[in-house]
Amino acid sequence: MIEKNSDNDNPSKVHRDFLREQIDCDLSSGAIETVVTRFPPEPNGFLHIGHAKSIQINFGIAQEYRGKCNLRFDDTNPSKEEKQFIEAIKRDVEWLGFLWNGEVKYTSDHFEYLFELACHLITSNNAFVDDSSADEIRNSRGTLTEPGKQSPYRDRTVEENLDLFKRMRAGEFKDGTRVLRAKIDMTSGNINLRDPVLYRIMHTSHPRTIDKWCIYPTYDFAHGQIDAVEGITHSLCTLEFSDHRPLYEWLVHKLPLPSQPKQYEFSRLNISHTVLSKRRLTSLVKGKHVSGWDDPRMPTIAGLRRRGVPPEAIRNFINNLSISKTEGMVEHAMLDHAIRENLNKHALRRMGVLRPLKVIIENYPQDKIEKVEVSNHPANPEIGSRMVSFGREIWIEQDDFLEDPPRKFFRLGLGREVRLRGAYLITCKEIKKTSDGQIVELRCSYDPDSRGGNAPDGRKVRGTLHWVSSNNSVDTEVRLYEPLFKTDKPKMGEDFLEELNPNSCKTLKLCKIEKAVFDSSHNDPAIQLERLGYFCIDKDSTADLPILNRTIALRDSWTKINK
RNA sequence: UGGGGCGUAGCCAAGCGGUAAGGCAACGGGUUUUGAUCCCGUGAUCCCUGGUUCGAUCCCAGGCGCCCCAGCCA
Repeated sequence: MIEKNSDNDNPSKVHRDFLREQIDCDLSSGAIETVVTRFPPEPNGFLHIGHAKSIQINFGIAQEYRGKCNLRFDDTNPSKEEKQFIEAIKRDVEWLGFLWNGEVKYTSDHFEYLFELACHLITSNNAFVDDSSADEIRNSRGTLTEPGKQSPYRDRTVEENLDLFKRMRAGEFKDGTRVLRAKIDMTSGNINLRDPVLYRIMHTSHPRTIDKWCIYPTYDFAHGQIDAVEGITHSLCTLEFSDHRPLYEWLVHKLPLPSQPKQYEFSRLNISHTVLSKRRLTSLVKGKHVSGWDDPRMPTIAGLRRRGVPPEAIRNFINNLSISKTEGMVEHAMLDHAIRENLNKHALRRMGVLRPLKVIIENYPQDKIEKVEVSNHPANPEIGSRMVSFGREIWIEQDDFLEDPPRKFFRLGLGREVRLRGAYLITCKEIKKTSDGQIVELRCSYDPDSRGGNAPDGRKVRGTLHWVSSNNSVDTEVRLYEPLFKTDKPKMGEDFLEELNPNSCKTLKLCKIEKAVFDSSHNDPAIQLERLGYFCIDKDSTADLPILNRTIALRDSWTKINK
């Protein structure tokens, strides 16, 4: 069962889903000795959190059962694939914390073998070369309710098929003029069995084999065979491949393969307020609706990483879901929870003011600067503390002051007293405004006997504010994020762009951030700015202009009460 | 009107014939020098209708609803 505090990847905490039940069964029956899985991305885009589910399942299961998991690039379609994606995918899998078995594998490593298998299929009279055009093939495939018609080229002799197929390889024919097709059943209710295409001609350079080939196998002809070559025992994929399983099995049975892998399907991950399809993510990047694949608003692994989401939080999020065949949509609040749960444990506490309001402590000596001790993590004293400099001029958050506040407002108001975290109790005496009524400065007094924030007479001070002294602040740009989409389920089709959230990224300039945030001495990059949320330093930062990303805000029941 | 898959609380789900786990969200309350964290509490005649059974979320039959498939994409 999933236990409450699923902070690690302890197998005993992973639920026994139907995949693990199947594996338990195969292991105890002796059908297999060790589990071998694979994660088979096509290098045509960046990995997203939906892939993280597949990665977690494949690598996670292998780990648990002391088996193996291969990383295999399913690179059978050079028209869409690029080297940059191969590198990005490797980096993301590693960053998520997984180690693949041996070298990285590529379907293209076996193009010669696949070619031989195709010849074998032709020789056993199970495949034929079809001269029909793509349109003709489509038109004779039939529909969901009507059977298809056999190709006029279906009854060629084995010799003719073999000759033609070799000439396809030799580059004698133009793209689209011929394909190799399996000979199965044009009347099948399963359209994948209506003489599916196995090889197509593509005079396109491949990221790895370059110009060696001008014919490429389809997914269907490659996947199961390579599973067999790699000794995959459980080929785990998403539900939309269920209809391909009969074809997968047909090929595995017809061909002389070193093993007999089996395919099992689970439902893919959907998360509210975002999109998890490579097609739509690519469209966001190409249409410049985001700054790139690693834009912090993107649900890509690279985007989450840049936003400051730790890999462990992603793993915990996935582990808290369980594997099933039900297609649903997980609320993004679940991911948020996993992120906060993890960051709350690890992030160092610091202070920073996003929308600064100047406060002058009138009874504090003009040139005095003192250091007050503030905990780095109140719930975790072993993480230590730091000395924070305090002075006569400090910044507080504009939201933390109301000229005439309601009773339940536990913050600063004219004549009210609050605590500055770790420093002193202060009382607001006077408000300075511009001629048009804008509050620009507060004049306050402090209680010299309240050092550390403790009332000398034990009086109750409900509010505690974060603050930064002007001599200890770094002007910083801070980027705040919201979900990429306004609606929980962006509509299908290209008009999903209409539902982009115009406020998904808000940039604040000249925020006043405690210097210690930019100390490079701490290993853990995650920072909690107290009362504001979790932050990390963005890669766009320069020495002159530091930039923080807000990974996620703290839960906030106050603004909720106000609504 | 073909084939495949799925229907348990707002969301994700356990359950494998013996009388509905857990997590998220929401809502109460307590603690608190982060309105955070933490703690405690609150929710379901299991898509429908029949049937089998002492007993059905679980088995059977028939409905209904949702998703996927007609790429020389994966």
